[in-house]
Parts: sequence; structure tokens; C-alpha cells
Amino acid sequence: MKFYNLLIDWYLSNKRELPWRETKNPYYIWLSEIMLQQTKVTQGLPYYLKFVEEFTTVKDLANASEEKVLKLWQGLGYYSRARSLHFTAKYVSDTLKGEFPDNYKDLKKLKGVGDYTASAIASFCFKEPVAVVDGNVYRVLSRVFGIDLAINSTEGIKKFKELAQSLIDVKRPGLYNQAIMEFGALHCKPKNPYCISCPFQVRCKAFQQGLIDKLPVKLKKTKVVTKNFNYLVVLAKDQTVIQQRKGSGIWENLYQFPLIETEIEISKEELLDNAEFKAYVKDDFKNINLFNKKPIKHVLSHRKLMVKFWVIQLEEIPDNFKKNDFRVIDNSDLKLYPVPVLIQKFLENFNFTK
DNA sequence: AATTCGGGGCA
DNA sequence: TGCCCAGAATT
Repeated sequence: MKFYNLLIDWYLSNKRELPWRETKNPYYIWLSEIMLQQTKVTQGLPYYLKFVEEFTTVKDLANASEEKVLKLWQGLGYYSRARSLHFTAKYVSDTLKGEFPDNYKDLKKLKGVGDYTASAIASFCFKEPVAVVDGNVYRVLSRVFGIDLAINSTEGIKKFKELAQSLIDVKRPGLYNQAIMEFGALHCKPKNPYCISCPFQVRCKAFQQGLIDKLPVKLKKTKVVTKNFNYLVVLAKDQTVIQQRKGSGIWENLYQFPLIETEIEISKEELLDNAEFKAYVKDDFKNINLFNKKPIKHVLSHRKLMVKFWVIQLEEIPDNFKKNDFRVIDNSDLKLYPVPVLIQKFLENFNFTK
């Protein structure tokens, strides 16, 4: 029995019903693939449904503002995906007259579309026999073929791609690609895979050698850096101050409160003595209160943030918040701006409309 | 070749 | 807690 036949047989009797499996429209496939990068299906699904409802065509997406796209993306993470999504929608809509490229080579030129996504779209929509290699594929192939090459090494990436390509069903490339990913996601899971009922049990090198929990091999990630954030929640006459994050870094183009970053956690007295703080509000504040007694710990993949929200009551918004990239807005308009989950949780707890 | 991008879920 | 997830872009 060929590898792809075992895989496809398993898939046809075990696959989930997912909305993007009901179409071959490259716009919807592209949208789903971008959303699912480094994201579990259960997490991405509600966002996909929101997007297809809001943006029926690539032109609808192209005509939206980036702010609206980011707002709908809010909470899904890796926001560069949303910015690239919007950029590519405009490019496809304007330059390509609404028609997506119909092959791997040209798809890969699109911003935000790498090897995996180009392979997925090309095979699903256009039957091009190019193998996908995502986290699921690395896991299935490393186990079945007993390969201990690191999946995030240059050599590993190349070898696994070649192996996947050699295994593809050239007559049914889309089906094969779907099948191997679904098998990895549902059956050959990272932890507690179902080896007992596995169609590859007799030929799986990892199972035979008791190496299931040793594969795949992955080079260890860099350590998480801790940062201390102090957000200034300035309140005056039902207005507040926000700022859009610019440049490269986390949460690019999302909004937040004026931020003072410090080397260590600081007290109220230390904040009042902070040069940046004094430049903003001078000494005309009525009162200042720490919203959260203990810093809120917000963990990202490569960063740990220790966050304090300082609520500052004022008669007037200071002039220094009326220039540069600060924006004075009504509290009731806060909900319109795309913000990180960290900020969103604060807004919900603080109950801004009250 | 290594790092940087989020957030949630799970053992 | 540490690891993983339908990765890609940047350094």
C-alpha cells in the first residue's frame, strides 16, 4: 500500500468539516491559510467566519482600511499577517485585477505567502503537485521515517521538503496535502498520539524504536526577555489618550496608552520622579492610582511583559498629549481601535464606558 | 543562520 | 511551566 493511499484513506473517514474545505476559490483558501499560520484551527475558525462575512471578495478586503482589518484580526496574534494580508489584497485587487496567481512560483511572490502557503493554495486550488510542509508534516514524517534531523535547521527544512515532495500523490496533490496535515493534527499528535490504532504502525520507525516522544527534533528556542511596561491611562472629561505603535516590534500599528518602559518594576513615587512621566504631565495632576496592585504578567512567545496601568485623573488633557502621534479620543470610541489583548482585557476590567 | 513576530490550549 | 500550533519576514 502506498504511503499516500494509507493517508488519504484515513483522511476520508476521519476528516473534520471545515468551511474552507468547501471551496476552491483562491481568495478564501488564501485567507484561511494566512489565518492558520502558527494557529490552531479552533482558534482561527471564528476569525475566518468574521472575515468572509465582512469581506466577501478580495476587493472588499482591499477597499477596507488597515485599521478595520487589524480590528477584525484583534486577538489572533502575529499582526504582521493582517498587515500583509491587507497589502496583498490591494495588490491582487489593483494590479492583478482581482485574479490570484494560479501557480506556486507566482503565489510565493505575494507578501505573507511563503513556501507552505504557496504550496497549499497551488495544490488545493490549482492541482499543482507541490507538497506542503507545516508543523504537522514535520511530525508525521520525522516519526514514520525515523528522521532526527532538526526540523528548524536549514538542512532539515530542505530534507523534509524533498521527502514530502517524493511522497505526494501527483494525481490528487490537494487531497494528499490535506490528508497529511489532518493526520498530524488529529492522530499523530505532539503528545499522546494514537499509535495503537495507527495505519502506519507496522512501518513507523519511531514507534518500532520507541522514539515517538523523541521526534521530531527541534533546536531549542531563544530565551524569553522580561520587560516592564507602565501604561498611563489619562482621564479628563470623558476623554483619554492613545498612541499607535510604530516601527518594527510587537503589536506594530496597534493602539495602546502612552507607555513608559522601565528597567525594573517601579513604585508610584518612582513614577512621579520619572523624567518621561514629568515631561508628559508635569505636576498638574489631581490624582494617580495604580489599577493593578501586582503587575499583570503578559507572556508572548519570546517576551514576558510585567505591566502596570496607572490611572491619572486630570482637569484637562496636557498639551504634550496633543502632539506627536498621540490621539485624544472620547472614551466611548476606544472600542473602535485595534488593541493588543493585554489592552483589551484592561478595557473590559476597567469598564471604560462607566 | 538566527531572531522576531501572539495568543491560547494542553499535559 | 514548557511546548506546540495549516510560518514568514527580517536581521
